[in-house]
Amino acid sequence: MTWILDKKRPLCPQISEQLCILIASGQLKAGDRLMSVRDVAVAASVTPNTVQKSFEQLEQTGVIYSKRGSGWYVSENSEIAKTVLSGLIREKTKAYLDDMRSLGLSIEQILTNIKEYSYE
Amino acid sequence: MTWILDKKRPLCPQISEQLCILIASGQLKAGDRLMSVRDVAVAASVTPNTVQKSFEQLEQTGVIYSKRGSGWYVSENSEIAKTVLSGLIREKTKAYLDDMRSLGLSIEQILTNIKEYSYE
Amino acid sequence: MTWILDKKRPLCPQISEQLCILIASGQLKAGDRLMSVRDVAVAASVTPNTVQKSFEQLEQTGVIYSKRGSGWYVSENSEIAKTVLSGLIREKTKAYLDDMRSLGLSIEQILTNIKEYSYE
Amino acid sequence: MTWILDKKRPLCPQISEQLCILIASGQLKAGDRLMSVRDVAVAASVTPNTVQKSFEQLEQTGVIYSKRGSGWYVSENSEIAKTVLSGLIREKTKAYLDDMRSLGLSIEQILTNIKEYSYE
DNA sequence: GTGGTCTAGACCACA
DNA sequence: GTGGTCTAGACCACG
Repeated sequence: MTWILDKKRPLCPQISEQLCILIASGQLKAGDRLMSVRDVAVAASVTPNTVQKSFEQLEQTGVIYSKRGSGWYVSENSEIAKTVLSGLIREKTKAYLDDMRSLGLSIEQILTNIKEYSYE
Repeated sequence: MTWILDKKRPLCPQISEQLCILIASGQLKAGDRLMSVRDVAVAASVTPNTVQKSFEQLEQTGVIYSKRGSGWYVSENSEIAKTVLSGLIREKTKAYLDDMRSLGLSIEQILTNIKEYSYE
Repeated sequence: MTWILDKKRPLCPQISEQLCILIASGQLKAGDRLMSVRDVAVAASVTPNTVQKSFEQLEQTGVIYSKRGSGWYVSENSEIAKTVLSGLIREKTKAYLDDMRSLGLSIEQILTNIKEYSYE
Repeated sequence: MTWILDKKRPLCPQISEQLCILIASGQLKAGDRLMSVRDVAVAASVTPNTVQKSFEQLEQTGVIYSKRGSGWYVSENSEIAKTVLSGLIREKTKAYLDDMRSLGLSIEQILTNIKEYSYE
């Protein structure tokens, strides 16, 4: 597993998101055991502390759960991950739209920009 | 001047951006005097300190400059504001695109989301 | 009289200094009447308020004095202007030296810089 | 680290300059972690706010950068600090020369003053 | 623990 | 009146 993190943004949510993607895309299935906190920390070049918090946040949304002394496992209802992901996307997109509109752009201009910058 | 600020985001850059828009759109022209730091602070319900920081940031990009004891003025080259604005838009759009892509979305999916959420 | 003021620095002390120079260099002699506050203000593109303050500050150091309803005159002891000027120079030079030293420069490096930059 | 600040001048740029010197002189190397904002604040007897501003100004020139929740680090290209420093020196020296010239001094007189006052 | 942002209020020199 | 600088203290998310 390659962990490509953008160092300019908070690491903790990025790890949560990447795990969500793994589950939503089926690379990790219901009941599967996740990598250990320490392994992820090493692979992603982060402190275990940060990974631990990511896992705990995913537990709160019901995406994964922990077995004492055994590790972390994907929730039986793996649809939750997809829901969380699409909620994230929706939230971020609306924030972006609000931002662009407050900068005076119309929806047409926004779409034009997206198309233009997506080629760079 | 109406100051609509999103309290969920840092206020300082929002003020800078709104001023940039005023200048780029020609509502404030080269050499024009800006509202005083204190007046903007009252109008935007922010502390003068925050406005001061906004103005200083705009000064660094060359959009405005200050005259001691007199006020802040729009830079002679008012084109700078436009450049700064489009730079901002570009930067934010690219960050958004990177974000969406790392969440596993294709450019088509991104465009679909934008269109969908822009109606809400 | 040409008034070349550096707009980046406080205007009031600059006017005081220029007047001091006029007196110290003999272009204005003991007992001579100075230009009116208003004339200086127009010539130097400053508000009369600023010129007024410059004159008052020069009065405090004894360089000039005012006759009610008549104007401002060079003090009988025109040596005072020279003293004030050299005091200023000394003060500014010591401030500059302190500044350069706190930036880690030796006196030799300072002299080298002065010579180098004086040709630009 | 000893923080000797001249209370007569703005503290914020003084802190920036001292840090620049530490980096330019190699006492802090590329990638090194700086002291925390709070620690510098205590050591220099200033508020954390002032130090934060100093660090942010150095960040804008590319001398240092911040890692959220972790600290501030010397930029990989530690040559920038030297460039910034010499730029500062040059700028201040030219301002001083302009000032002295507008006070009517020749370059020879300026050099004489420097030599004389550097012994006091 | 760290940086990041903001509030509240003060003081100064300048115009 | 204006900008410029600083203090003091608060809250937040991140590591």
